Amino acid sequence: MKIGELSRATGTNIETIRYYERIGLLPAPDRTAANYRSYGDAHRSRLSFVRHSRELGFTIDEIRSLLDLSDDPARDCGEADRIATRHLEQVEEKIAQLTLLRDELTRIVGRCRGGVAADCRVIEALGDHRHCENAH
Amino acid sequence: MKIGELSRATGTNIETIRYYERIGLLPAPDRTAANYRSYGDAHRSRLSFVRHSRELGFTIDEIRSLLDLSDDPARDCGEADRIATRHLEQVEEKIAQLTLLRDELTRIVGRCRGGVAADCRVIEALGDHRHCENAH
DNA sequence: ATGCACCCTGTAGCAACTACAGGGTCAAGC
DNA sequence: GCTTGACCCTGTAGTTGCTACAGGGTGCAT
Ligand SMILES: [Zn+2]
Ligand SMILES: [Zn+2]
Ligand SMILES: [Zn+2]
Ligand SMILES: [Zn+2]
Repeated sequence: MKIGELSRATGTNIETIRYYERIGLLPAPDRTAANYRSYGDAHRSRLSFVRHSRELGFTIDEIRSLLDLSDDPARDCGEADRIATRHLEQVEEKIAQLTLLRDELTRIVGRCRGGVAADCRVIEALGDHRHCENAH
Repeated sequence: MKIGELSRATGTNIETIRYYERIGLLPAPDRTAANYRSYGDAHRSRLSFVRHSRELGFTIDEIRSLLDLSDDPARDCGEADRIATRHLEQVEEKIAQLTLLRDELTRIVGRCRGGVAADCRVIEALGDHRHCENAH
């Protein structure tokens, strides 16, 4: 499989595939006589793992650890679960943060009654956190 | 006011203040004889506006537009409200996205029963989107 | 032989900072 | 008068996870 096929098979940008190779996330594949990268099924499923994990929000470093684990099938899976659990907690924290933000923005946006910038309550609220009702 | 005081007064990293000046978000202040930056109240309130807007998630470019508006008090405030409304919509979209993610991660994390990596359902789920129940 | 799709390397750009390195300034204390 | 320490300066490079070229080579069809 050439890089363009792998790209289509996994929905990954070609430049991204080369980037993953450069940072050591994907192993360097064999090359054809013309120096083209030549991939097999193992590459494709590894890349799918990476892309799916990225879509779920894992960082490259977390994915590196997860790949190390799945490369060594006899190891205890506790670490995978710890990584996933910690990531879940971070997502929950981010949701909580954004929810506060949303509430504050809703209040701010709702205050505008039109008119000139000098009197705009939106601009006023942005300039002074004391108009806010919660922390952020 | 020297840069350290401005930093303490607004809770902004010194390097960040210099960065904002470099990208033209804050005007270059006067200098003392020793070439130290010397700030006044106008700088402080402009920086507070910037920091508060950043805490609310606005991008630097959006803040640039908002500052342009508040520099010109006779202008209609419609643009400020459009910027804030659009930002609110983006925050809501992000929350919706993260909520899907959280649900999927909760399911994935809940599947682990311990054991070796070869049998781990977490690693299996990360490798194959077909185990997922929603899009992401 | 010429067009086109595809591949290669290497470098630079994005957002919004943050972290030095390598220097200058200034007031206090001995 | 000399050192110590806190503060300030410029300029550059690093962070994360890509993405976008520039400038070239390869392979196949017309
Ligand atoms: Zn308004
Ligand atoms: Zn606020
Ligand atoms: Zn497990
Ligand atoms: Zn999935």
